[in-house]
Amino acid sequence: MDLFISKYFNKIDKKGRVSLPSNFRNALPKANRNEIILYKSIKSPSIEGCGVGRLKEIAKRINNLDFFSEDYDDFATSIFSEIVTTNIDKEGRFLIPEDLKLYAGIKTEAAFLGQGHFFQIWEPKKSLKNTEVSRRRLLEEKKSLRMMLTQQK
Amino acid sequence: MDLFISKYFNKIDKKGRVSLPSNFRNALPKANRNEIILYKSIKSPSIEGCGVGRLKEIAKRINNLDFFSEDYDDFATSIFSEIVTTNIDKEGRFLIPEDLKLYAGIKTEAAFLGQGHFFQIWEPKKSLKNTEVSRRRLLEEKKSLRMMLTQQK
DNA sequence: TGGGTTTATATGGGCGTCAATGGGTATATG
DNA sequence: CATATACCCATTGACGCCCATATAAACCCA
Repeated sequence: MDLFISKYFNKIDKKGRVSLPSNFRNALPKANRNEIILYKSIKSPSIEGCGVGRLKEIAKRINNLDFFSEDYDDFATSIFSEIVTTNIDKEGRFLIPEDLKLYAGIKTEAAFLGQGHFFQIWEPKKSLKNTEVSRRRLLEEKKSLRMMLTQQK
Repeated sequence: MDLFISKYFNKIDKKGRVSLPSNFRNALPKANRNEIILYKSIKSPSIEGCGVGRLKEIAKRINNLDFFSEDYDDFATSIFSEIVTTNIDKEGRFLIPEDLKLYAGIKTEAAFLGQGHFFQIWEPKKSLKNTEVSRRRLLEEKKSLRMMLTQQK
Protein backbone atom coordinates (compact mmCIF):
# COMPACT_ATOMS: atom_id res chain seq x y z
CA MET A 1 0.00 0.00 0.00
CA ASP A 2 1.80 3.07 -1.21
CA LEU A 3 -0.47 5.59 0.46
CA PHE A 4 -0.02 7.70 3.55
CA ILE A 5 -2.83 6.62 5.84
CA SER A 6 -3.91 7.17 9.44
CA LYS A 7 -2.86 9.62 12.08
CA TYR A 8 0.05 9.47 14.51
CA PHE A 9 1.30 11.64 17.37
CA ASN A 10 5.07 11.55 17.86
CA LYS A 11 7.35 13.43 20.20
CA ILE A 12 10.16 15.75 19.26
CA ASP A 13 13.26 15.16 21.37
CA LYS A 14 15.77 17.68 22.69
CA LYS A 15 17.77 17.44 19.51
CA GLY A 16 14.74 18.23 17.41
CA ARG A 17 14.40 14.74 16.05
CA VAL A 18 11.01 13.16 15.41
CA SER A 19 10.14 9.70 14.11
CA LEU A 20 8.39 9.45 10.80
CA PRO A 21 5.69 6.86 11.55
CA SER A 22 6.89 3.49 10.30
CA ASN A 23 3.70 3.22 8.33
CA PHE A 24 4.67 6.34 6.42
CA ARG A 25 8.21 5.14 5.89
CA ASN A 26 6.82 2.07 4.23
CA ALA A 27 4.72 4.24 1.96
CA LEU A 28 7.86 5.83 0.55
CA PRO A 29 9.27 4.27 -2.62
CA LYS A 30 11.67 1.43 -1.72
CA ALA A 31 14.26 3.04 -3.90
CA ASN A 32 14.69 6.07 -1.66
CA ARG A 33 13.44 5.85 1.88
CA ASN A 34 16.16 7.99 3.38
CA GLU A 35 14.90 11.30 2.15
CA ILE A 36 11.68 13.26 2.12
CA ILE A 37 10.69 16.75 1.08
CA LEU A 38 8.87 19.24 3.27
CA TYR A 39 7.12 22.51 2.50
CA LYS A 40 4.60 24.87 4.02
CA SER A 41 1.04 23.95 3.25
CA ILE A 42 -0.69 26.62 1.21
CA LYS A 43 -4.08 25.99 2.69
CA SER A 44 -3.39 25.47 6.37
CA PRO A 45 -0.87 26.18 9.12
CA SER A 46 0.76 22.83 8.63
CA ILE A 47 3.74 21.25 6.95
CA GLU A 48 3.29 18.94 4.02
CA GLY A 49 5.68 16.18 3.12
CA CYS A 50 6.19 13.31 0.74
CA GLY A 51 8.84 11.37 -1.08
CA VAL A 52 11.07 13.24 -3.50
CA GLY A 53 9.43 11.44 -6.39
CA ARG A 54 6.28 13.42 -5.96
CA LEU A 55 8.03 16.64 -6.94
CA LYS A 56 7.30 15.87 -10.57
CA GLU A 57 3.64 15.40 -9.77
CA ILE A 58 3.50 18.74 -7.98
CA ALA A 59 5.19 20.46 -10.90
CA LYS A 60 2.64 19.03 -13.28
CA ARG A 61 -0.27 20.23 -11.22
CA ILE A 62 1.12 23.72 -10.95
CA ASN A 63 1.75 23.73 -14.67
CA ASN A 64 -1.94 23.13 -15.22
CA LEU A 65 -2.73 26.47 -13.67
CA ASP A 66 -2.92 29.48 -15.95
CA PHE A 67 0.66 30.49 -16.49
CA PHE A 68 -0.12 34.22 -16.48
CA SER A 69 -2.33 34.22 -13.44
CA GLU A 70 -1.35 35.46 -10.05
CA ASP A 71 -2.02 32.01 -8.74
CA TYR A 72 0.75 30.58 -10.80
CA ASP A 73 3.29 32.98 -9.40
CA ASP A 74 2.02 32.53 -5.90
CA PHE A 75 2.06 28.79 -6.01
CA ALA A 76 5.35 28.49 -7.80
CA THR A 77 6.95 30.86 -5.35
CA SER A 78 5.32 29.45 -2.29
CA ILE A 79 6.03 25.87 -3.06
CA PHE A 80 9.14 25.47 -5.12
CA SER A 81 11.27 28.07 -3.46
CA GLU A 82 10.36 26.80 -0.03
CA ILE A 83 10.82 23.10 -0.46
CA VAL A 84 13.40 21.47 1.74
CA THR A 85 14.77 17.99 1.64
CA THR A 86 15.66 16.25 4.87
CA ASN A 87 17.35 12.95 5.57
CA ILE A 88 15.90 10.17 7.62
CA ASP A 89 18.34 8.52 10.01
CA LYS A 90 18.64 4.80 10.63
CA GLU A 91 16.06 4.93 13.40
CA GLY A 92 13.56 6.54 11.05
CA ARG A 93 13.85 10.05 12.49
CA PHE A 94 14.36 13.39 10.79
CA LEU A 95 14.69 17.07 11.59
CA ILE A 96 12.00 19.65 10.92
CA PRO A 97 13.59 22.99 9.95
CA GLU A 98 12.95 25.79 12.43
CA ASP A 99 11.03 28.04 10.06
CA LEU A 100 8.64 25.23 9.19
CA LYS A 101 8.06 24.39 12.83
CA LEU A 102 7.38 28.06 13.43
CA TYR A 103 4.91 28.20 10.56
CA ALA A 104 2.98 25.24 11.97
CA GLY A 105 3.34 26.22 15.60
CA ILE A 106 5.03 22.95 16.43
CA LYS A 107 7.08 22.67 19.58
CA THR A 108 7.44 19.35 21.41
CA GLU A 109 5.03 17.06 19.62
CA ALA A 110 3.84 16.57 16.07
CA ALA A 111 0.73 15.06 14.57
CA PHE A 112 1.23 13.17 11.31
CA LEU A 113 -1.87 13.06 9.12
CA GLY A 114 -2.01 10.74 6.15
CA GLN A 115 -3.42 12.48 3.08
CA GLY A 116 -3.07 9.76 0.51
CA HIS A 117 -0.21 10.69 -1.76
CA PHE A 118 1.37 13.00 0.82
CA PHE A 119 1.11 13.74 4.51
CA GLN A 120 0.73 16.73 6.79
CA ILE A 121 2.48 17.59 10.04
CA TRP A 122 0.46 19.61 12.55
CA GLU A 123 0.70 20.97 16.02
CA PRO A 124 -1.42 18.30 17.81
CA LYS A 125 -4.17 20.53 19.18
CA LYS A 126 -4.56 22.38 15.91
CA SER A 127 -4.82 19.10 14.07
CA LEU A 128 -7.71 17.99 16.22
CA LYS A 129 -9.56 21.21 15.60
CA ASN A 130 -8.90 21.03 11.89
CA THR A 131 -10.04 17.43 11.61
CA GLU A 132 -13.22 18.37 13.41
CA VAL A 133 -13.90 21.25 11.04
CA SER A 134 -13.20 19.22 7.93
CA ARG A 135 -15.46 16.46 9.13
CA ARG A 136 -18.31 18.83 9.82
CA ARG A 137 -17.95 20.56 6.46
CA LEU A 138 -18.06 17.21 4.77
CA LEU A 139 -21.15 16.13 6.70
CA GLU A 140 -23.15 19.31 6.44
CA GLU A 141 -22.30 20.90 3.17
CA LYS A 142 -21.15 18.44 0.63
CA LYS A 143 -23.64 15.70 0.16
CA SER A 144 -23.15 15.49 -3.56
CA LEU A 145 -19.42 15.13 -3.21
CA ARG A 146 -19.84 12.65 -0.44
CA MET A 147 -21.94 10.55 -2.75
CA MET A 148 -18.98 10.30 -5.04
CA LEU A 149 -17.10 8.50 -2.35
CA THR A 150 -19.74 6.33 -0.82
CA GLN A 151 -21.39 4.88 -3.86
CA GLN A 152 -20.29 1.40 -4.73
CA LYS A 153 -18.04 1.45 -7.77
CA MET B 1 -20.17 -14.78 -1.97
CA ASP B 2 -18.06 -11.75 -1.22
CA LEU B 3 -20.56 -9.99 1.02
CA PHE B 4 -20.49 -9.37 4.74
CA ILE B 5 -23.67 -10.87 6.17
CA SER B 6 -25.00 -12.02 9.53
CA LYS B 7 -24.24 -10.91 13.05
CA TYR B 8 -21.58 -12.12 15.49
CA PHE B 9 -20.57 -11.36 19.07
CA ASN B 10 -16.87 -11.86 19.81
CA LYS B 11 -14.79 -11.18 22.90
CA ILE B 12 -11.85 -8.84 23.17
CA ASP B 13 -8.97 -10.41 25.11
CA LYS B 14 -6.49 -8.79 27.50
CA LYS B 15 -4.23 -7.83 24.64
CA GLY B 16 -7.09 -6.12 22.85
CA ARG B 17 -7.37 -8.77 20.18
CA VAL B 18 -10.71 -9.78 18.69
CA SER B 19 -11.52 -12.38 16.06
CA LEU B 20 -12.93 -11.20 12.80
CA PRO B 21 -15.76 -13.69 12.20
CA SER B 22 -14.51 -16.34 9.83
CA ASN B 23 -17.48 -15.60 7.62
CA PHE B 24 -16.22 -12.05 7.22
CA ARG B 25 -12.68 -13.19 6.59
CA ASN B 26 -13.95 -15.26 3.72
CA ALA B 27 -15.72 -12.23 2.33
CA LEU B 28 -12.41 -10.44 1.95
CA PRO B 29 -10.72 -10.67 -1.45
CA LYS B 30 -8.47 -13.75 -1.55
CA ALA B 31 -5.61 -11.55 -2.64
CA ASN B 32 -5.35 -9.72 0.66
CA ARG B 33 -6.97 -11.27 3.67
CA ASN B 34 -4.36 -10.12 6.14
CA GLU B 35 -5.39 -6.51 6.29
CA ILE B 36 -8.56 -4.51 6.74
CA ILE B 37 -9.34 -0.83 7.11
CA LEU B 38 -11.37 0.67 9.94
CA TYR B 39 -12.94 4.10 10.38
CA LYS B 40 -15.57 5.87 12.43
CA SER B 41 -19.02 5.51 10.99
CA ILE B 42 -20.43 8.83 9.84
CA LYS B 43 -23.97 7.99 10.83
CA SER B 44 -23.71 6.03 14.05
CA PRO B 45 -21.50 5.42 17.07
CA SER B 46 -19.93 2.41 15.47
CA ILE B 47 -16.83 1.42 13.58
CA GLU B 48 -17.02 0.47 9.94
CA GLY B 49 -14.60 -1.81 8.18
CA CYS B 50 -13.86 -3.48 4.89
CA GLY B 51 -11.02 -4.73 2.76
CA VAL B 52 -8.21 -2.42 1.70
CA GLY B 53 -9.22 -2.59 -1.92
CA ARG B 54 -11.89 -0.01 -1.39
CA LEU B 55 -9.28 2.44 -0.21
CA LYS B 56 -7.47 2.57 -3.52
CA GLU B 57 -10.75 3.18 -5.25
CA ILE B 58 -11.39 6.17 -3.01
CA ALA B 59 -7.85 7.44 -3.47
CA LYS B 60 -8.36 7.46 -7.20
CA ARG B 61 -11.55 9.48 -6.93
CA ILE B 62 -10.07 12.02 -4.59
CA ASN B 63 -7.10 12.43 -6.84
CA ASN B 64 -9.45 13.67 -9.52
CA LEU B 65 -10.49 16.64 -7.44
CA ASP B 66 -8.78 19.98 -7.87
CA PHE B 67 -5.63 19.58 -5.85
CA PHE B 68 -5.69 23.16 -4.60
CA SER B 69 -9.33 23.21 -3.58
CA GLU B 70 -10.74 23.12 -0.10
CA ASP B 71 -12.71 20.04 -1.04
CA TYR B 72 -9.54 18.13 -1.62
CA ASP B 73 -8.31 18.89 1.87
CA ASP B 74 -11.59 18.06 3.53
CA PHE B 75 -11.69 14.68 1.90
CA ALA B 76 -8.07 13.86 2.38
CA THR B 77 -8.22 14.83 6.03
CA SER B 78 -11.52 13.20 6.84
CA ILE B 79 -10.75 10.04 5.02
CA PHE B 80 -7.04 9.29 4.81
CA SER B 81 -6.13 10.56 8.24
CA GLU B 82 -9.13 8.97 9.89
CA ILE B 83 -8.80 5.57 8.33
CA VAL B 84 -6.72 2.97 10.08
CA THR B 85 -5.30 -0.16 8.57
CA THR B 86 -4.85 -3.15 10.86
CA ASN B 87 -3.32 -6.55 10.26
CA ILE B 88 -5.10 -9.80 10.83
CA ASP B 89 -2.99 -12.46 12.53
CA LYS B 90 -2.90 -16.11 11.61
CA GLU B 91 -5.73 -16.88 13.98
CA GLY B 92 -7.92 -14.28 12.29
CA ARG B 93 -7.67 -11.67 15.04
CA PHE B 94 -6.91 -7.96 14.86
CA LEU B 95 -6.56 -4.92 17.10
CA ILE B 96 -9.08 -2.10 17.32
CA PRO B 97 -7.30 1.22 17.98
CA GLU B 98 -8.16 2.85 21.28
CA ASP B 99 -9.76 5.97 19.83
CA LEU B 100 -12.08 3.90 17.68
CA LYS B 101 -13.10 1.75 20.62
CA LEU B 102 -13.77 4.94 22.53
CA TYR B 103 -15.89 6.32 19.72
CA ALA B 104 -18.03 3.17 19.66
CA GLY B 105 -18.05 2.64 23.41
CA ILE B 106 -16.53 -0.80 23.02
CA LYS B 107 -14.80 -2.42 25.96
CA THR B 108 -14.69 -6.20 26.34
CA GLU B 109 -16.94 -7.46 23.60
CA ALA B 110 -17.79 -6.46 20.07
CA ALA B 111 -20.77 -7.06 17.80
CA PHE B 112 -20.02 -7.57 14.12
CA LEU B 113 -22.85 -6.63 11.78
CA GLY B 114 -22.68 -7.55 8.14
CA GLN B 115 -23.71 -4.66 5.90
CA GLY B 116 -23.07 -6.09 2.49
CA HIS B 117 -19.98 -4.44 1.06
CA PHE B 118 -18.72 -3.47 4.51
CA PHE B 119 -19.38 -4.33 8.12
CA GLN B 120 -19.95 -2.50 11.37
CA ILE B 121 -18.52 -3.08 14.84
CA TRP B 122 -20.75 -2.08 17.75
CA GLU B 123 -20.81 -2.20 21.49
CA PRO B 124 -23.13 -5.24 21.91
CA LYS B 125 -25.95 -3.55 23.82
CA LYS B 126 -25.98 -0.56 21.51
CA SER B 127 -26.12 -2.86 18.52
CA LEU B 128 -29.24 -4.53 19.83
CA LYS B 129 -30.94 -1.23 20.39
CA ASN B 130 -29.90 0.02 16.99
CA THR B 131 -31.13 -3.09 15.22
CA GLU B 132 -34.46 -2.69 16.96
CA VAL B 133 -34.75 0.95 15.97
CA SER B 134 -33.74 0.30 12.38
CA ARG B 135 -36.24 -2.46 12.08
CA ARG B 136 -39.06 -0.35 13.43
CA ARG B 137 -38.19 2.55 11.16
CA LEU B 138 -38.18 0.25 8.22
CA LEU B 139 -41.56 -1.16 9.14
CA GLU B 140 -43.32 2.02 10.08
CA GLU B 141 -41.89 4.69 7.91
CA LYS B 142 -40.63 3.10 4.79
CA LYS B 143 -43.43 1.08 3.41
CA SER B 144 -42.69 2.21 -0.07
CA LEU B 145 -39.14 1.02 0.21
CA ARG B 146 -40.32 -2.22 1.62
CA MET B 147 -42.68 -2.60 -1.28
CA MET B 148 -39.85 -2.08 -3.67
CA LEU B 149 -37.84 -4.80 -2.03
CA THR B 150 -40.53 -7.35 -1.49
CA GLN B 151 -42.61 -7.16 -4.63
CA GLN B 152 -42.17 -10.11 -6.90
CA LYS B 153 -40.80 -8.83 -10.16
C1' DT C 1 -29.15 -43.12 12.31
C1' DG C 2 -26.02 -43.15 16.09
C1' DG C 3 -21.52 -42.78 17.82
C1' DG C 4 -17.01 -41.72 17.40
C1' DT C 5 -13.43 -38.94 15.11
C1' DT C 6 -11.62 -35.11 12.71
C1' DT C 7 -11.66 -30.13 11.56
C1' DA C 8 -12.38 -25.38 12.30
C1' DT C 9 -13.21 -21.45 15.10
C1' DA C 10 -12.81 -18.66 19.05
C1' DT C 11 -9.91 -17.82 22.76
C1' DG C 12 -5.69 -17.68 25.94
C1' DG C 13 -0.80 -17.00 26.80
C1' DG C 14 4.65 -16.97 26.02
C1' DC C 15 8.14 -14.75 23.78
C1' DG C 16 10.93 -12.51 20.22
C1' DT C 17 11.02 -8.46 17.29
C1' DC C 18 10.29 -3.82 16.06
C1' DA C 19 8.93 0.99 16.69
C1' DA C 20 9.40 5.06 19.35
C1' DT C 21 12.35 7.41 22.29
C1' DG C 22 16.62 8.89 24.83
C1' DG C 23 21.42 9.86 25.06
C1' DG C 24 26.74 9.65 24.09
C1' DT C 25 30.18 10.56 20.84
C1' DA C 26 32.31 11.45 16.38
C1' DT C 27 32.20 14.33 12.40
C1' DA C 28 31.28 18.26 9.73
C1' DT C 29 30.59 22.97 8.72
C1' DG C 30 31.20 27.59 9.25
C1' DC D 1 36.43 26.39 18.21
C1' DA D 2 31.32 26.14 18.59
C1' DT D 3 27.22 24.52 16.98
C1' DA D 4 24.63 21.35 14.45
C1' DT D 5 23.99 16.90 12.55
C1' DA D 6 25.00 11.92 11.67
C1' DC D 7 26.01 7.55 13.65
C1' DC D 8 25.92 4.20 17.29
C1' DC D 9 23.97 2.01 21.28
C1' DA D 10 20.34 1.34 24.97
C1' DT D 11 15.59 1.05 26.90
C1' DT D 12 10.68 0.42 26.96
C1' DG D 13 6.43 -1.07 25.53
C1' DA D 14 3.57 -2.63 21.90
C1' DC D 15 2.73 -5.85 18.49
C1' DG D 16 3.42 -10.09 15.56
C1' DC D 17 4.24 -14.83 15.53
C1' DC D 18 3.89 -19.24 17.47
C1' DC D 19 1.81 -22.83 20.22
C1' DA D 20 -2.03 -24.59 23.18
C1' DT D 21 -6.96 -25.62 24.40
C1' DA D 22 -11.96 -25.84 24.39
C1' DT D 23 -16.10 -25.84 22.16
C1' DA D 24 -18.72 -26.51 18.16
C1' DA D 25 -19.44 -27.96 13.53
C1' DA D 26 -18.45 -31.29 9.89
C1' DC D 27 -17.42 -35.73 8.64
C1' DC D 28 -17.15 -40.65 8.42
C1' DC D 29 -18.26 -45.26 9.06
C1' DA D 30 -20.60 -49.18 10.65
